[in-house]
Amino acid sequence: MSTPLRTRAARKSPAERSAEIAEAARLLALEQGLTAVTLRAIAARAGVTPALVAHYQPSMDALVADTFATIVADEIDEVAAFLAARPGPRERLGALLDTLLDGTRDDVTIVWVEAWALGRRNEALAASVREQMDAWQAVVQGVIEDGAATAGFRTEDAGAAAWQLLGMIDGLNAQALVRWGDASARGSMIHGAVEGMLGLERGSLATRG
Amino acid sequence: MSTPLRTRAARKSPAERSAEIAEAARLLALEQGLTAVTLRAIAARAGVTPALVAHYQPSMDALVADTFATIVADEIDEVAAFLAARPGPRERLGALLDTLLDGTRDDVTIVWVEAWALGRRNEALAASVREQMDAWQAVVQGVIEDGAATAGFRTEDAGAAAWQLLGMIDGLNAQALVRWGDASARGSMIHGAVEGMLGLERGSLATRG
DNA sequence: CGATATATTGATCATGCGATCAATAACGTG
DNA sequence: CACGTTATTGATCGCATGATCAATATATCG
Repeated sequence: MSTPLRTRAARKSPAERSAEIAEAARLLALEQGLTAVTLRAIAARAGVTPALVAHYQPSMDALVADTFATIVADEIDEVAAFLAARPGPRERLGALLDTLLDGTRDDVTIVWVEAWALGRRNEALAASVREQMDAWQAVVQGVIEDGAATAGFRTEDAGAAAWQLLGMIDGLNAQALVRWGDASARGSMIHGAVEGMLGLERGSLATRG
Repeated sequence: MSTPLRTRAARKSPAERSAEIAEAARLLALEQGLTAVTLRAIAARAGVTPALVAHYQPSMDALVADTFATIVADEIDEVAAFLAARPGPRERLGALLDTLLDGTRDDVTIVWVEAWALGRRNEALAASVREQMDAWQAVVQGVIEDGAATAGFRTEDAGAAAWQLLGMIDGLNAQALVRWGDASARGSMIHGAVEGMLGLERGSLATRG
C-alpha cells in the first residue's frame, strides 16, 4: 500500500519545486481537464501542502493560464515538427488534418474546450487562449502560403483560410468529445472540404494510408 | 430606485411558478452562460428564495440540463422555420450557413461551449447535449438528403456530411467567441468548403448578398 | 558547529455552491 | 368567516474553492 500519511516534503530549490508544481498541474489538466487544476488537487499530486502551491503562484488564475499555455505550446511544437518531416505543402496539409483528427489528442481537446468556457471568467486564461490560437494560426497559415506559392493552393487570404481550417478542426474534435460513438469517422470528409476551400482537385490531399 | 429589500413572493400556482423559474434560468444562461445558472442566482432573478427554486427542481444538474435543452430546441425550431421558407436545398443550405455564422447567436454558442465542458461532470446535461446534437443533425441531414435527391449534392453518406458540417459551424463560432476581433469574417470561406465537401460547383451556394 | 535565511506547514478565513426541513403565511373552500 | 391545504421562507448543514500568515523545520554558510 501507499503511504496515506502526510510526511513533510523535502526542502528543494524554488526552481525545482516550482517546476514540480507546474508539472503536476500539467498532468492534472491532461487527465481531468482544466477544471481539476485546483490548489488542493495540485498540492496532493505534487506531495506538498496547498499553502506551498499558493506560495509559488501569484494566483490560481495565472497557474491555470500557464498550464494551458504549456500544454498547447507543446502540442504545436510537436505537430510542427511532425509536419516539417513532410516533403511538400500538400503532404503537410493532409498530414495536419489527419493527425489533428485521429483522436489521439482528445486530452488536449478537453483542455481547449474548458479554456474557451473558463476564459470568460479568467482574463489571464483568455489572453493565453488568444495567444495560442494565434500561434496555431501562424503554423497553418505558413503551410497554406507555401502551398499557394509552390503547390497550386488557390486562396486570396491565407490567414483567413487558416482560421477557417482551425475552426473546422476544433469543432469536429469538440463534437467527438461528446459523441463518443462513431468518433472514428470525424475526419472522413474534411479532405474534400479543404480541397474545396483551397481550389484543389478532388483527392489531392489524400494520404497514403 | 428599485426595492433591494426582500418582500415575500406572491403565492402562485406550481405551474406558473415553475415556468417563471425556468424562464429565469433561460435568461440567465443566455446572458451569462450555463455556469451562472445557480440556485441563488435564479432565485434572485425570479424574486424568490433559493429554497423555493430547489423545491421545484429535483436537482440543479437537472435544471441546467433542462435549461440547455430548452434554449437549443428553440434555436433549432427557429432555424428550421427559417429554412422552410427557402425554395430549394441549395438555398436552404446556403441560408443555413449564413444564419448560423452571422454572429447573431453568440449567446447560444456560449451555452454550447459551456455545455460541452460542464457535461463532463453533469451526466443529465451530457445526455441533453447528445440529444440536441442529434436533433440538429437530423435537420441538416434532411437538407443534404433533399439536395442529393433533387439538387445534385454528391455524397455517399448524408449523415456523416451533416455531422461534418455542424462540427465546422460549431468550431468557427466557438473560435469567434474568443477572437472577438475580426469575427465578422468567420463564415467567409465556408461556402467553398461545403461546396467541396458535397461536390458542388464553386459559387453555387452563394446567397444574394 | 552555530547562526541565519528561507522552504514548508497548519490553522484559519471568507466565499459560494447544492441541499434539507421545520416553521410560516396565504389562498381557496366549505 | 373559519379552516385546512400548501406555497413560501429562514436557518442551517456539508462541502469545495482561493487565499493569508505566523510558526516551524531544514539547508547552507560563516
